[in-house]
Amino acid sequence: MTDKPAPPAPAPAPNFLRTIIAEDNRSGKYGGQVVTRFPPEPNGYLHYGHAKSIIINFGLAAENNGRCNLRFDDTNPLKEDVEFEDSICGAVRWLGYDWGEHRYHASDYYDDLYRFAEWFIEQGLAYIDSQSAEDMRATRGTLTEPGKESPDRHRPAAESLALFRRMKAGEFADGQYVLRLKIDMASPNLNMRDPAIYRIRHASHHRTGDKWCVYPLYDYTHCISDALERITHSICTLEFQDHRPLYDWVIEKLADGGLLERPLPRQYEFARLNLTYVVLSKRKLIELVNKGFVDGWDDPRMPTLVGARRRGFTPDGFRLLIERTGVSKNDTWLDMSLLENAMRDDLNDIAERRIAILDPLKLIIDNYPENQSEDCFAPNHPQKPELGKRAVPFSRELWIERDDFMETPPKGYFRLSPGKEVRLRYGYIVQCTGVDKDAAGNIVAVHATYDPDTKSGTSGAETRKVKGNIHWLSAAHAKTAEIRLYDRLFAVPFPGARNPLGEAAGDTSSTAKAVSADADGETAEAVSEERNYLDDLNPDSKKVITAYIEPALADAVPETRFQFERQGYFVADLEDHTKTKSVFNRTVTLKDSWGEASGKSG
RNA sequence: UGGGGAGUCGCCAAGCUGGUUAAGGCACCGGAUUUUGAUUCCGGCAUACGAGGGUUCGAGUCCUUCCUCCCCAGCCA
Repeated sequence: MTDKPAPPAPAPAPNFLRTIIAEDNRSGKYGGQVVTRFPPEPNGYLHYGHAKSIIINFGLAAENNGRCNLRFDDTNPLKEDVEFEDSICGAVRWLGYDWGEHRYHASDYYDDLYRFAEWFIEQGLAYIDSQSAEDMRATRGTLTEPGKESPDRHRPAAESLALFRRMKAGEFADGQYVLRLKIDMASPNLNMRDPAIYRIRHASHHRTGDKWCVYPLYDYTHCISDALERITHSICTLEFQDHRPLYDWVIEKLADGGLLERPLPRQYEFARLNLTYVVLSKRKLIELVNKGFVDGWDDPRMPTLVGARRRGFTPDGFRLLIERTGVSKNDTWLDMSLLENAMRDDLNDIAERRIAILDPLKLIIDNYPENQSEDCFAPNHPQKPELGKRAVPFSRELWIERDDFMETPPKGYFRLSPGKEVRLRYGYIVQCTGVDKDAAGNIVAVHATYDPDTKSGTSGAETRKVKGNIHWLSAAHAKTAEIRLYDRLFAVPFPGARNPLGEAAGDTSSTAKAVSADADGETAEAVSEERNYLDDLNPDSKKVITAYIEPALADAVPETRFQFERQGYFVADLEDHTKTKSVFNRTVTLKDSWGEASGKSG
């Protein structure tokens, strides 16, 4: 059974991106090359949603023997900083990906970008506009009405060129002029109504310093950066679908002009990750941190990658989640349980088992000699005997889990109760003989007798079967640890939504999805939430307790993950777990069909 | 009321150019194993593909009308 053949790696599930790439490989469109890129703006911490993008981009490259570039989209000096670059690199590496030499910045291309901009002007395809931002907004038209041409639209190329050079030279103030592409003010696609591609910003950039005071905008920069890096498949999220015509317009013109090489990159869009019970918008995450609702960006409850790491989530768990849920253009919400299950499945495989008593109750083995102890041997992983066993000391006074004893058990309860037998895992079968109570009637200790012939690993162990199996720790040997029990950050699936529970609202059509809110944080005022998402915070998302742990656990290296038997998966805290103080974070509980059936929760 | 996308089981999601019984995962329900009420293993789980018309011997796949949801009016990305 341990030598069962490794199952053949399942063929990756098809999705539209894999289909496109397979087709391009077949046709030889890119000479069999697959080059993708992950292009974050270095202006914040990466979150679960970015993990999806990273996994898709690096994953697609890897499975096609291609490469994935890491490119920082740093075209807005007002918002970006190096500290975020370090954090982003760390997160990508944590997920297990390596960009090799291919770490780039949009700012690497500022010279090319500028040169190309002059070319556009010379071709009569771009002009310097003196309209104010307000004027531009007013003349852009609306969703249903075409825009009006700027009075500067027909400014002679030579004049625009001179102005552009003076802009670059720093002769004008912010906002005084802007460089616009000359496309079509009547286009039904707003992005094509003479988009601005360069603005004046007298600000120093975290990489180029004060070399520039004109900075290119996203739509102009991104496609050219992709083309310069010879990206083949430029994968982004759905909201950029409307930008694709502009993306193509810019690089097609440049390629026609001989400034860019074909084949050109193509942009494809997939649905971003939406998860229930969390929020992923930058604005909200910032608010959670700044107002102290969480303990920082790496709080294990935060849906950031640094938070996930501290929580004990695994890179393979994220990959499993993405592989299971697929990549499509459907704008959907994944239930948080899918993430939790993916993590459980990975953790079940990799985490060694240990014992901890989270809510202790004294169990006294009256017929076991005082001052005596012996070792019991517990396997480190039930499905992996090769991982060996470890010794767990047994003695007269033990800690057991409070909910493993009930004085008057409900039907179906097969743990300890008066008169009943139970196996102390890896130790003896014991029979409960009574309880001690304090003046208020609270149970303070349970008494039992053990059957010396039933020790695990001896010939007597199998003489009789008991249904109940509980874990325990020798009170004299156990160590203490701070354990942080984390749960979902929000109490409802759709925080802040008019119907946060997401239930159909009675009458026919209302599927009552959440207000999907601002994807990237800056458009808060456009979204009218009918409730404040903060009102949906889960008050029990973090509980700190002191618990007993088996001696071996005190030596755990920070960030080592364990399954605490019958409890869940825990990780030695990256920051606070030290040689002198044990701190564990609960990553996720085990599935608990009894707890569910008995209406309790863990 | 413009443009761009999307609607297949509770949650995801395959389904290419139309062809017998609509993949798979998660969840759920049975049952078996089990010193974790965990894991694992077996079995069950859409006469149905947003709705209505139509084409066809045959449609989730084609045509058509309609409905619903998402995105777009930054000198953000």
